[in-house]
Amino acid sequence: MMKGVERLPAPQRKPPARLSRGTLTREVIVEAALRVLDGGQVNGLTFARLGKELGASPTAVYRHFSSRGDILTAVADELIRIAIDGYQPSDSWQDSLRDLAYRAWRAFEQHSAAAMHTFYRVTLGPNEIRVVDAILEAIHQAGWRGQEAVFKYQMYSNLVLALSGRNAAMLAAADEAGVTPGSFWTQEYMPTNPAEFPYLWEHRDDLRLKDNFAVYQGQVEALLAAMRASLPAVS
Amino acid sequence: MMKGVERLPAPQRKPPARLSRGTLTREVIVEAALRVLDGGQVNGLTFARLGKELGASPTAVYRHFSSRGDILTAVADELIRIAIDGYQPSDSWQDSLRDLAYRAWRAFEQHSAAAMHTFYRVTLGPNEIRVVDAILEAIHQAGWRGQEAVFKYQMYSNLVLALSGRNAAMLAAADEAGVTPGSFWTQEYMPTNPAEFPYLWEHRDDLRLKDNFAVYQGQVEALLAAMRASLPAVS
DNA sequence: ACCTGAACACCGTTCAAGT
DNA sequence: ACCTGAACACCGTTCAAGT
Repeated sequence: MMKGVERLPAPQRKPPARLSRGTLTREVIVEAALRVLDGGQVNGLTFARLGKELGASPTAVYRHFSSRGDILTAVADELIRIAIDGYQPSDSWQDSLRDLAYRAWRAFEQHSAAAMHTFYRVTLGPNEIRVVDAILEAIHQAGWRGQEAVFKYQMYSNLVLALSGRNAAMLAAADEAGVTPGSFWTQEYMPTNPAEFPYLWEHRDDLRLKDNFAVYQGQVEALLAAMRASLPAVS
Repeated sequence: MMKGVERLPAPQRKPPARLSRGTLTREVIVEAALRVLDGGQVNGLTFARLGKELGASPTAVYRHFSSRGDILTAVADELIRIAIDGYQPSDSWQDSLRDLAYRAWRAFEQHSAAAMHTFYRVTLGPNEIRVVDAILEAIHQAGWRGQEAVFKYQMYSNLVLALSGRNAAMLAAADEAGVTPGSFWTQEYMPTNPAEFPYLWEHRDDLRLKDNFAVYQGQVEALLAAMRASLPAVS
């Protein structure tokens, strides 16, 4: 305690280094929040962790966001940016919609905790505006106009966000529990009388096999087929 | 302070009334948890509130559930029970799947906060078993068998849970913010240069009109149409 | 065997004080 | 104008103590 050794090389111990003026911005905070959410804990986005990630006092963030929910809404828009970064519309409206659908799936899967907390939010942010315009462009290209176009837009975007979002939520939750996502549907599921649930019993083995992306592809194709079937007559 | 009036009618002030032995069960706790979640706060399910709702010490619940997440998984199964209560399979497999799809939508909408926290959970509970068997029954009735039947099952149940769940999450979040769910998509959304986002600009008025259930119906019908189109040949 | 109460580490948010 | 630190009410979970 009194050896004084600590004083020898005068180790330039900086005081906690108060952050200089402009270092904290909404962009910097959102990126840090995304890193924290990617850190593995489903509910890992706390002000304490965010402050540490930024090298700032936890409460400094309140100068730029009004609440935790406000941060998450900005993260939602950032996630859209990641998803559509580099997107180019195709000559085929269907390929455009496929591309956007798979981009959402992949971005949500890569940032599953962030997606879980944001996929039901309307961000009103610049990237949401961009992707809404891009989807409407494809739908316009297919031939729909007015309310009919908006209805198709809603069916499509709603489907993509809901399916990609739930997949992300399941991944994030399984991650937290340290469980392989497909490891439900094992025997535990089947301790019952075979005669009581005959259909479950019949498919007890196949229920384990899951390729969630293949299922998603099937769902997207089902919607596209229905859209093709109700295409407006070419004028 | 010293008036002593309080003592006059000897008001039978019971001591906090320690709960008698068997009053707390998993069923009683799950029902109380659902009431708390229906109470209006999106993240309202706390042990403190749950204890108050039960008239018990908050920590008593730990004798019956291992964690907050464990309670929510049980709530998920209860929500399935509410959804399928009274379900009878139809002669038409498509009507059976429509019925189950709308039941999920309504149950999730009526218990939106509960649905928001549970719709991505695998419960392995008795009611999940029941509904999986019911869906497989309809798919069996349509003619699918084996892995193909399971793939259709996954497309269907996944779609229903994701769409009903995201709708519930949006309702619960809007509820919390005191916002009418459709009140996004107003002018705030459009402060931009019309030329930059032409399709968004063209549909700026229609984007406000939303009938989420009509959209859901369209999505369910799209999947059913795709299923009809890939029906196995009758042997 | 089941319920209670105190305790612990943590969390979102507010606000007066620093620079 | 922006960041910090102390403070407040709350939260999930543990565990020794009651009955």
